[in-house]
Amino acid sequence: MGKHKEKSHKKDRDRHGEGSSKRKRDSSPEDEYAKMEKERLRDLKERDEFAERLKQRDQDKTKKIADKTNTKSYEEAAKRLKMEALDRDSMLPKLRIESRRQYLAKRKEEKVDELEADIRDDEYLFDEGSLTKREREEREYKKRVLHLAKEHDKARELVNIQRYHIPEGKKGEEEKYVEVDEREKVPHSEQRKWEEEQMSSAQFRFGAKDAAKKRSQEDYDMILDDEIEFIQALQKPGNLKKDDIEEISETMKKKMSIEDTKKSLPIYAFRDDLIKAIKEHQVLIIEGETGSGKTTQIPQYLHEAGFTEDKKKIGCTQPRRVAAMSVAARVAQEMGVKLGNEVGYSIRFEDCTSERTMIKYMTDGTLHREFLSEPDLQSYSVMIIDEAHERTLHTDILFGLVKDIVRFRTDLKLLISSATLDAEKFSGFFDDAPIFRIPGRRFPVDIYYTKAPEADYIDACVVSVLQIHVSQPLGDILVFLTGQDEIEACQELLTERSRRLGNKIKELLILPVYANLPSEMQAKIFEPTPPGARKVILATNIAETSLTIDNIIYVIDPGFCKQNNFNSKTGMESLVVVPISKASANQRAGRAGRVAAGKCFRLYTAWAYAHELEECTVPEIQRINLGNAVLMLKALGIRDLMNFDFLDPPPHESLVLALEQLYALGALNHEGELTKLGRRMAEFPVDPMMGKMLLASEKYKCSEEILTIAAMLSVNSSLFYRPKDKAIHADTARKNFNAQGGDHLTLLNVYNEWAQSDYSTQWCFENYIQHRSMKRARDVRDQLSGLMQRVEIKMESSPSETINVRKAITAGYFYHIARLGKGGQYKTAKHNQTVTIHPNSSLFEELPRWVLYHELVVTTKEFMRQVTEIESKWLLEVAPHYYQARELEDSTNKKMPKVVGKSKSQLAGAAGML
DNA sequence: GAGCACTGC
Repeated sequence: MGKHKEKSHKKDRDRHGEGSSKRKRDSSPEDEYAKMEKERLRDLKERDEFAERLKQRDQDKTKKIADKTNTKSYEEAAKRLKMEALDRDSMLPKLRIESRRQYLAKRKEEKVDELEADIRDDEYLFDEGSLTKREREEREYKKRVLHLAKEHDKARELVNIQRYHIPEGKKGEEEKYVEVDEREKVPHSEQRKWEEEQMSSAQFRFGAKDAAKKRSQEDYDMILDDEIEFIQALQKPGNLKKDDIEEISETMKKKMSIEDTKKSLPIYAFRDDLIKAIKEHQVLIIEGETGSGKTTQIPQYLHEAGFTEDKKKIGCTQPRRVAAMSVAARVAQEMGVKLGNEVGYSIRFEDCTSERTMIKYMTDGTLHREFLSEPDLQSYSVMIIDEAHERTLHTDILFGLVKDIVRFRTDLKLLISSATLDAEKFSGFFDDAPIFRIPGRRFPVDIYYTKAPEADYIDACVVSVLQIHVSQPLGDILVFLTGQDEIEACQELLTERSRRLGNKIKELLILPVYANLPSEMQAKIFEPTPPGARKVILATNIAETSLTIDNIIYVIDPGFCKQNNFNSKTGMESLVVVPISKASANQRAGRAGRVAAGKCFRLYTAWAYAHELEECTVPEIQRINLGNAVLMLKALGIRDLMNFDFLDPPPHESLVLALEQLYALGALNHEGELTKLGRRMAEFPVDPMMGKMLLASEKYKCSEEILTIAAMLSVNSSLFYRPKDKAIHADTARKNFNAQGGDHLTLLNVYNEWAQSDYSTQWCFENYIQHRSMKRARDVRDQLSGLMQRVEIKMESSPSETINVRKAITAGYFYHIARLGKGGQYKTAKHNQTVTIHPNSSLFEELPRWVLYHELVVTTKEFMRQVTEIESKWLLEVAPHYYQARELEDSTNKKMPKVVGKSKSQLAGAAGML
């Protein structure tokens, strides 16, 4: 077998060698160059012809009929709107309870005063001796009641620390209270001093130790044993006061008309000024806090001010799909039009717009993609980039693109809407564009820090939850953790400890939520809390921006999150737990002030907040693989990427890596121009390697199979469901899908079997597969299938053929190759890095000599995920410019090359052969 | 023998 392999390698090598020597004999360097140049020009011509065909086809298709809103997507959106209305209705009772509570507290205060006065008067007026027995008893009773009431208050005072408001400074300077001398930053003694200073102004022992002990000492001993000391350091001021709660619930009771609601929004007062500012300036930064109504109102104001005349649209981008849909639905309702007609939205898999659409909401990624067919945004009169402070990859790239466009499209208005922190920065980027400030609407949140750092924050979370539960008024708790493990661990601990306390404490509902949790379990967090009980929601970052949960009064923030980082030197991704940024911490705190005044408990010290947390999270563009983004920019005709106007430029290595990879894949020619292949690849919303794989499937006549594999690889790895109690069953179910050849073919198996079951939910359930992921794979597959036709590729299938399928995969992923070395370890072909097959792979125990992997992820080790066995000779077939025969010799061969992989110069030289 | 935060096209 080994011999045979060696022989075939030799043949390959010879053939290859022969080919190149023949070329050398036949042509002089000049001829070679001329040929290359001719080839390049021919390719460019073909590319432009292809682009022209695309444009033509797009124009023919644009005729959309307004009727198409009678589709599933419209119903979906309508349903969502209805749900939103229900939410609002369900909020009413809560608001009522809150105002009732406040009313009662006030009433109690009055009654106590009354009682006190009563007794005083009574004692003053009547001497003890002159009273009857009944009168004496009554006076005693009154005194006892008063004493109890006062004791009760005293106990509460220890809990409700004296709040103080930070003096109203300039906006955006809430945090400036930290006035530590620069010189004092370093030593720990100064830190302690500072902490103490902060403490002297406001301190309390969380859990009201004394009071609680008086109430029922033995009950809480268990909890108080390890109580955490918190210090209140500041209040994140809201602009709603307590009385406003009553006001809102009153007005809401009246069932505000749409017009009234619009007028009640903070932005309403700024309407005319805003329109004026937009007319005067081409670019405007809108600094709007949450709840100002900017997202729904500004497009309507602009529409009313005539910005939709001349058949031009107003566009507004959102970072999330749900936001784009629900905001569009809301605006359609406010304007009294049918969603999809005058007001519409466009997101991946769903285009709910027509040619009548004047206000169009979309995700930032959709606009990014729209640039390919309309690079000058000709059909828009205004473009609003909302939530710009979130700094998604797409908004960051859009900044550079729109900044360029406004230079020559002087009629285009540009609005960048952002939270407070970044407004100045955006203004600076857009040539000192003016900033327009709109206040928001939110409740104050008291912020507490721990006195000392907490070593075990999971345990600290559990203790804090119990402390809040026994000592604080009702209201749900939201805990931010980093991932599924932590959530499960915390859930276990909390359940156990609250069970031990039994009925000494009120009911505590513990609910986890993270993205990979099945949707029906996620839905539980939205169910109303039973009376007298308290909900604790253990969430990942999903609750920071994506989900809003009502009735949260308390937030516990350990100060960490998981972040994906891409190392552009090694091409490896790693998911690591990192401290959050200040911006993130404040976003989390804000989650406590949505329905009433709230409290946020930070499990780190105030000093750590002030000195150890970064201001803002590193923008996505500096942390991820830019392959697809660079390809898009190239397709948009941006030649000089190194000098592209980024708000925050990505690391130089990231760009270089992306360009090199595109070049090796054949998407760019040696001049750095986009090739026809590259132009076709850019049409796919996938990583360039996957794009290349899809296009290569044409040659290997297996586009159907490759399409499925691409779709399955696109769903994140939450495909297999593995509940702890049924882990063995889940593992066997999984192994049943294993295919000869590796994980890519296993994924193909899974999809095909699911398709055969007629896309059954039951089938997924029986096989421990997440139905949601499969549905997504189907959506992706449908979309990619449409794009295959768009780039003129025939759909073909070769069901019994796995070699061709694997060759097509290799044609895209020849960058991702590893070989088994002598020591039984895999080394990557490119960087000679030691890597390991992931234990979940079907090849985990097989260890083939040559493998291709879909991705490399660092966790406890450098793991290859989604691995497929290949033959090294395929590499010469699919990427002869990238691999040389001698590199691919068997590692058992004595003539094993010392250097594996290539230097840049070799690569550039190899390009000549293209 | 590990264990995947969150979006988006």
